[in-house]
Amino acid sequence: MQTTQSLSRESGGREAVEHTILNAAECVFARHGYRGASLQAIADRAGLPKANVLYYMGSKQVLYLKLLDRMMRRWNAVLDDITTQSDPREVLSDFIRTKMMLGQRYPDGSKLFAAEILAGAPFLADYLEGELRQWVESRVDVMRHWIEQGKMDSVDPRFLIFLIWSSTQHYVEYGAQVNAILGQEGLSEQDIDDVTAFLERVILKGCGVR
Amino acid sequence: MQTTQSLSRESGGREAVEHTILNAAECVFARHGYRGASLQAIADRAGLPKANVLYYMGSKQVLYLKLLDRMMRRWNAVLDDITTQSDPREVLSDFIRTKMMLGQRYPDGSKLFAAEILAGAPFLADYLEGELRQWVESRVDVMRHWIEQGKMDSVDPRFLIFLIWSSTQHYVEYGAQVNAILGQEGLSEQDIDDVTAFLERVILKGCGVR
DNA sequence: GTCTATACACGGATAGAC
DNA sequence: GTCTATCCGTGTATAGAC
Repeated sequence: MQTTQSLSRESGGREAVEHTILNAAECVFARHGYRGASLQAIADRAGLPKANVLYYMGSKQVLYLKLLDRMMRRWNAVLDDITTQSDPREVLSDFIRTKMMLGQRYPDGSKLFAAEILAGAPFLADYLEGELRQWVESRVDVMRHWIEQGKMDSVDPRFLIFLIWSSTQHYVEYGAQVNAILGQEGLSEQDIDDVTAFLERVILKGCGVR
Repeated sequence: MQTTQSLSRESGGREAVEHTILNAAECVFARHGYRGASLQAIADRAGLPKANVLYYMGSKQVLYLKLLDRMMRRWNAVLDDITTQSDPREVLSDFIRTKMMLGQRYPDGSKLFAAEILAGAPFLADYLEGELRQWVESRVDVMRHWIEQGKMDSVDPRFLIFLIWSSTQHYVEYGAQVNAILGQEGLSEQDIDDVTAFLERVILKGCGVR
């Protein structure tokens, strides 16, 4: 990877700049979607001239795809192994907590993903129909086992997954609405804990998880 | 209102044209948000030259505000009277079903609303902090009564409202993802009924509604 | 590597012919 | 009322000075 040149000096070299640009872009794409975002807005937020953004990223589309990919990798890094042997209560609790944590940790990435889906998922169609669908199917199988074993009520596992996704995502994606209604600017750690506890309690009880 | 001219001929006159434009615009704004939407795309979808859109609507912003207003009015026309006397089970069931129905009936309007919130609600801040917040507070009071009377578990009513909003909205806003995962193109009437039944069951049971 | 200047298409909006 | 032509700003992307 081109060790040729001086990547010393400055505040960390190329990688630091790329990181700055990616974060700025994530924020702008999150609010305005792919078409609504402008390179000028991204450059301004990154504190760079517009041309530098293109120099480092190649094009608007490549930049956008990099961000989608980064978000998918964050996602995959966390949402893993559920096995048939696992305790449903523990697994589902963990699922809810992890999803909530991801939203809090990467609010812009989560919103970016939401905007992409809202637009009809033009860049993510393959991911949704392939990787994600398979992920869901494997979890569905596990939950079906749980149901057969009487460990939870007979509910459609796909709907349960959608319920967990939507109810946790809401506090990121609809943050503006949540803040307006709760009358505050952003949720505290305590608020997040309260919401998480509420969701765990209601969803587990609602599905009759023992 | 200018009864002067011939608004005969053609397919219904001015109102019909306005309706066509509004629906086309709703679709484009829903997918791409305020900035990402172009008048050209709206005009194309409506089957009109770009200038006509502006002739009827005045400006992009006015058009957008008309759409937000139309969606708020649809909303208000339906989500009304819950009283302390009402049966919680019936009221919450009705709430879930109505919200689900609104999403199915006005998918573009619902997505448009979602995109506006995602963008930070620049045009809806007043509505959220005023009208909507008051609406929520009044329902919260009712639910607190129910809790005091032992009609349901002691859960935070605000979180319950968010849960109903998010879980129903998901099937509209994340329609692309839901379709990809369920492996079909759009949900059937039966699917919607199934989802609604699932949500009613899980949420009511989860909150211990008697 | 970084920035200014610029090419060229598309954005919203308006003028004016019909 | 309807459409074409056009204004002018902004959009992405590139050329080329430093």
